[in-house]
Amino acid sequence: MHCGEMGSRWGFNRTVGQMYGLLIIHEDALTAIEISEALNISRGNVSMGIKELQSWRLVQVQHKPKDRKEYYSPAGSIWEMATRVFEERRKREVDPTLSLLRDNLLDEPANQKEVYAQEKMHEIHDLLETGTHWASELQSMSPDKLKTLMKLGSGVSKVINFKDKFINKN
Amino acid sequence: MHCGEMGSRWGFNRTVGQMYGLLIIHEDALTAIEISEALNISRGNVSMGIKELQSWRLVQVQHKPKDRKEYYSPAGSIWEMATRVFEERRKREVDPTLSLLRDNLLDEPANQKEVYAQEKMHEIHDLLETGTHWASELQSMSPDKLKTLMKLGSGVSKVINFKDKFINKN
DNA sequence: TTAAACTTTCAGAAATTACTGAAACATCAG
DNA sequence: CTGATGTTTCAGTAATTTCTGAAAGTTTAA
Repeated sequence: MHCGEMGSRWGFNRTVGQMYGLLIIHEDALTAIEISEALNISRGNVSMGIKELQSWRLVQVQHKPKDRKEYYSPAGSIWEMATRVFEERRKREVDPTLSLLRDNLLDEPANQKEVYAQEKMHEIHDLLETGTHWASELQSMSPDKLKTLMKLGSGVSKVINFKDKFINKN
Repeated sequence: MHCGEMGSRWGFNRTVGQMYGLLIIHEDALTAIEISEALNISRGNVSMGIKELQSWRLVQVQHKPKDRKEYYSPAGSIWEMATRVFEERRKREVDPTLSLLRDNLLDEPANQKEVYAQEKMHEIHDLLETGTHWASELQSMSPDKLKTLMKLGSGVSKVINFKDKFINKN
């Protein structure tokens, strides 16, 4: 139920949220009918929801021998779930804006107001660019390394200072 | 217009997105009427939108001498805008889930299924916890340091290795 | 090739969310 | 106080999003 309430904040809708929550919590894979009965939603809605979750690369389909039904379960670990949601949201929330800003910055400003507007857009562009670039670099690190880094927290700045000092000495 | 289309993905609605975009792009502060005319929306809607933006701590109100009108402009730099949106979204998208998970993990599992469910919830809880903790530590760093860190990108892992080696030697 | 067992699609209904405009409320100069 | 000039609120309406269920589509065993 909570996954449903939060669903839209997380980028999908109520039933899709509930469906994913159910799949996560459930050890065995579930059929479409089981999902529709567990959540009291129509069979068609389940089909659409699965499609949506697949577009997020969050569910996988299994087949059992001697059984024509499709069995659904979450794709990947909790960690992978997080990186996928992160990545998909970047694609939907950041990338379009980034490309619009890029286009816009190619135009010549026609007057003083446009000069100011472009300055601001430039700032936003650079920020988003740096952010997404960083995010993708972090994702290319192994989860283990990332965990170390996170545990380090703001202590990271000490390590960086330290490195700088060391390099300067040589 | 783009800010409007993206509005809902960014956590607010179309007109609120447009209003904020307009304020960012515009050098001088704007009155409610100017906003409503520029975007072709009702005066009442502007009032509600401003309220919403204030709840995100994204706009500020100014007054001019000899003038009873309120003048609106973005609160803080682009950088601050980003951290505020980030923070507010965490409050709305992560915190409620975190607290629900915490409550839930206090309950004794009644059967095997609940044991499994709790395990998963535990994983999610820890991940969100680590993530939000890290985010808040990063936010406590100065923007400059953060920029250095971001520029470093995945090179960060080298620095961490370096630290480990150094510590082990002693 | 058929029919049983399942999945997908999609038009329309239901639910939710956003917007308008008029009335209520606030502030202040005279 | 009063009225001019603003802002806020909110009931009703409009727009959008989500959901249903029946029909169409798919797959496979016999």
